[in-house]
Amino acid sequence: MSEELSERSRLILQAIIEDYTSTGEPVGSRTLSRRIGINLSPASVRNVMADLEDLGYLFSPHTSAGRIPTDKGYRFYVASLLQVQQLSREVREHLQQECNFRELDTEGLLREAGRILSAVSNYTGLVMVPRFTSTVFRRIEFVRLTETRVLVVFITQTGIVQHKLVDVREPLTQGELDEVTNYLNQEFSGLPIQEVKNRIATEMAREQALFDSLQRRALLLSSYVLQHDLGGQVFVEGASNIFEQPEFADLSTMKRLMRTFDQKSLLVELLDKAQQVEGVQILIGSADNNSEIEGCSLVTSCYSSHRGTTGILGVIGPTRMPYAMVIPLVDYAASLVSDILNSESE
Amino acid sequence: MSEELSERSRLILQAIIEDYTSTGEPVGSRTLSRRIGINLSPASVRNVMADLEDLGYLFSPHTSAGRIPTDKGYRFYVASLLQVQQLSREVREHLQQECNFRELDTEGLLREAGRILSAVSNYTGLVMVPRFTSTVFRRIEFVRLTETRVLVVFITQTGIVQHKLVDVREPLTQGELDEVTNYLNQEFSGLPIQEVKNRIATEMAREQALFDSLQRRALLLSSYVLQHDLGGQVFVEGASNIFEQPEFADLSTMKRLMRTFDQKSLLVELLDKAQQVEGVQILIGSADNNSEIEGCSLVTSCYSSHRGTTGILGVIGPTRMPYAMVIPLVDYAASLVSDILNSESE
DNA sequence: CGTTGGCACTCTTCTTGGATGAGTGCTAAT
DNA sequence: ATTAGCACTCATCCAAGAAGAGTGCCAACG
Repeated sequence: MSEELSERSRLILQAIIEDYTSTGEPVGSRTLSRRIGINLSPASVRNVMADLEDLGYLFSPHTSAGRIPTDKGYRFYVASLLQVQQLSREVREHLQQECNFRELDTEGLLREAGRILSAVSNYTGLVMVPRFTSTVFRRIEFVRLTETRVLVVFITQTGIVQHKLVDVREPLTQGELDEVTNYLNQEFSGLPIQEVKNRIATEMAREQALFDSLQRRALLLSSYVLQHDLGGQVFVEGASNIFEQPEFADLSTMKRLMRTFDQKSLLVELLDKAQQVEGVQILIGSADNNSEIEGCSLVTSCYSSHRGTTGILGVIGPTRMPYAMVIPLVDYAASLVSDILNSESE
Repeated sequence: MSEELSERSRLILQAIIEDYTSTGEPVGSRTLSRRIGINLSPASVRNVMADLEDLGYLFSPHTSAGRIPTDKGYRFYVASLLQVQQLSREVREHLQQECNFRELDTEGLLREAGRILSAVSNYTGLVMVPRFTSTVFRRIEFVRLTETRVLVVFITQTGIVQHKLVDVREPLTQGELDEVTNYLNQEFSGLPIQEVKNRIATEMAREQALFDSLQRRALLLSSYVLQHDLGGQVFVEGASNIFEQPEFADLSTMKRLMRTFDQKSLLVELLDKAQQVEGVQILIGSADNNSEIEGCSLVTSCYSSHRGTTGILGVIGPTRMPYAMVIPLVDYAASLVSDILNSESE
């Protein structure tokens, strides 16, 4: 199928999308022909619209309603028609002002970023904590809770704290654990987790002989701990904002969405996928078979520190979304978070 | 006003509430008179109902509908009429089975408890992490992120990890921080936070002379950190469950509720208040002027370890709730969590 | 040949009015 | 004290009609 759209078709598609974006109502031919920049009679507009409908960019909910863009229409719009604006001065200032990040630890910073994204966009903010494997090891700490249960606390270079409980076979004293702690911190601090894993593997191979040495137990313990990726934590901020959207007024849609927010696993999956790509990533509608987020779009961007740590943040809202405003917002938020992460660590 | 209800009135009020709880529909006189245990004609029932309405225990949404219990009606029911059942064997077993808590750290345990409460009750689970001031100090750790920014990590006796970023005036090396860490851990480990605060205060008074000693700086730093209560974190699990309730089908109600869940501050306030009381606490309707949770009830119970740490967990759902089932559920969950906390630490 | 005015047609939405039924409150009889 | 009977109220349901928006198509126009 020829994806070549005439100049006129493009103009009209764009006009429809922008109109629909601001009103939420199906757009009719009369409305469009009155629009400045389009000097065509309603009848001509109708012809073009019929073509666009045939091509799958538009559809009409019923015979006597106007047209609504399809997901495909939106994708084309975002890819080819949309002109991303600069972030308006007022939003920018609003952000600067809202951001009293200074007092927050990294987790708080990420949460706050989500909160602000949601407040400014009026949609729901999503932030995923960096996958553990993409981070740099700063410090590890073992705290003995009971004879066989040890609490392991990690701290990454960027100040993210994560923890986990481990069952150890043989009892360890806190003193022994402290030795382990010291050993690991001296040995591995400042290395990327991936690197740490590698070193542990080689060390363990080498230390095969020292069957029960403390060092060996330290390595065992930490390799066990590191093998599970701790990341993938997602903060969902401002879920209730979505209620304001008329397209979600319907109860069953709401239910579906909230359930998705509750479970988070689908979000993690989507964000993980989006994280593969650099720059602002836009996922429109249920691209694959995720009927759970039908009618929704996801605008995301990765944030990262210069040490390689990367996470992702963004906004989820109805597909009918002012992308020209949301895209630079998400972009800006990501760079803001990146900057702060960089300035905070080291 | 005489709060003496005749035996008959009590019987009828109870029948109305139980009927309404299971159907969600206003209860009429005919329905009631057919109910076993009530051998009265509809007309007699109507007389009693009219009295109960005058007393404020019932109301009718309109002339030709049946009666619905008011908040006052529910409160009376819960206080005087309700017979709490034992937790049914199947629910009990279901719980036992769901609880693979062993692998979870304390935070995970609390979250999981909320998730289970929500899954079993079909309402929304709430869990508040113990207020920091009610916990026992286990360990503290200082990690230098930049020259003046230090990440402080606390671990309580029950394995709760909390952290916070601190701006220090004068730069400290990691080595110095380690000394501080050691000093504090040796000195204070195992003491209740309140006790730690007191000791720090007296120590500081004593060390007035040693103006710039490391010890003094350690004390300063930790007193600064301890002065803010870190607790009050609330986990809301299964928010979407509430959507299933017919009484919340209305959009604006949903919006209000979700907003409350989003913000959490009101929840913290309510839970804090409920935490004053021992045992299962039931808050019905907007007792005070919290119109945000109009139509909702909160069933909570404190959990605690024998070291004094206490937090609170419970369920929030519509006032029309099978209290006879929810109350023992919450009670049981609280005792389960308490037991695990006790067995895990020390 | 592209563009446009005209017109019949479709389909939603809103309103109206009547029928139905559940439930009440009151009164008089038991 | 209890109950049967009855008039009354009010929400809900359904059908029919009017209004309005927008389309698709055709014929005319430049």
